[in-house]
Amino acid sequence: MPRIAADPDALRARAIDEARVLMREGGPEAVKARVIAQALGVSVGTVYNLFGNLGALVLALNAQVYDALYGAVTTARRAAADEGADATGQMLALSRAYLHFVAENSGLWGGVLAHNRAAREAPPVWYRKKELALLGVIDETIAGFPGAGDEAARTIATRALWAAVHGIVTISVARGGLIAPEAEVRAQMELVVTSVAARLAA
Amino acid sequence: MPRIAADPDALRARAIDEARVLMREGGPEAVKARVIAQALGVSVGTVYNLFGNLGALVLALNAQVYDALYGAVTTARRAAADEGADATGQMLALSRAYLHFVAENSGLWGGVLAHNRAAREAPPVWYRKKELALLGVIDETIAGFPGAGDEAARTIATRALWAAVHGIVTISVARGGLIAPEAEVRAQMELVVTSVAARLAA
DNA sequence: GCGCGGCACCGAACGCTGTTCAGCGTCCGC
DNA sequence: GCGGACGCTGAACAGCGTTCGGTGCCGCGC
Repeated sequence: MPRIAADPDALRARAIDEARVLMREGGPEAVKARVIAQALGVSVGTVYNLFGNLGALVLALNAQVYDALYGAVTTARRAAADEGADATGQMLALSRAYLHFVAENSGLWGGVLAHNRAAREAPPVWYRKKELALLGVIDETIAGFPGAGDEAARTIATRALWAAVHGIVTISVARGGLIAPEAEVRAQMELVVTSVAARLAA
Repeated sequence: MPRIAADPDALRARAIDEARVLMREGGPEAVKARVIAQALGVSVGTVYNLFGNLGALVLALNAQVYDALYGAVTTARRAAADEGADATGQMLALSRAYLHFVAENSGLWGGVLAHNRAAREAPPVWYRKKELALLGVIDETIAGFPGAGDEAARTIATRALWAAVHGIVTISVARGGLIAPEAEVRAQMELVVTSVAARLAA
């Protein structure tokens, strides 16, 4: 008896929701076509009618994760700015928001990283834009650093600072959540961010 | 006709060699039991007699990668020290060696990271020791930083610096090798390392 | 009211994976 | 010379992503 779906978009959304639960609880290898189909009350083939292949479903899920992280990071920065924080303070707030997000959603974020790493070909443009949007926030924040004049120097600083914060967060988080005490991780971020900021100001 | 193997250890070594080739060329998911067995001129079951499961084979390979990286990093640091480089210079030499190693062995290093991330349970002690040995080198190097007095502060600096360099390297390298120009990546590392070093000296 | 084209869905089947294990051939100690 | 034990074999199993011919329903034209 076909025609179950009220709306293919609604079904797609439910599929992504289910994938999110599986990703959170069991990591990337727990996201299985048959499990999702059963959760939707639908057959395997339908999942493939909706997404083409499982990778596309995961990509759609990861896009939502990017959006959520982008939102968390931008609101944290804006809040800091509204409280009168300088560029360094905003960068710290942003980093802490990133850490907090990853700690709360370690499974989802791990899924994003694992999928990006395992990708055999370049991701679609709309997906890459979400990555670049994230980097753009860092770029804007660093632009506020005093003495961050040179264009090339700022690009290097942006990437270096993003990569450094990313590395600190990534190492501190495993499948289950935070490994190290959050205070220590914050201290690491603060050391790197303020050190680089001081260097740029000099 | 059994008794083909001259020596089980020799066969194990050949299996790891084959796994290394596969990992280098096709990433983690290319390391398959049947392919390795065929390359050794042996049946699938024999591979399982040798290693128990495929994860153990990958772990043995990854251990060799750790050893190689440890060697590259320590010799780079020693060479810099012999040339009279200070702690910062040694740290930079170490970081560059890390970057160079990962650029030259991006597939192997990606395999290590992917396996560590996907691991369902804690790795064996002998494996973890290799990770800690790597961190130990950083620790020794940072211990030479002027003004790095406080024990707790030095621990934080060590982890922060390692994570930052790790993040910079990881982001700059994909399956195929370096994404960004090596000069730019070096500039990023230099910015972070010297900034943190200056901070510790203050 | 009726028929029919087309679409959404189904689910068995395919090829691939890691892993197991009963069987068997060979080697070594007696 | 003989027998137990060890090591290798490869067919078989469960589970994975993916495919595709079949099936029934929906809505449009008459």
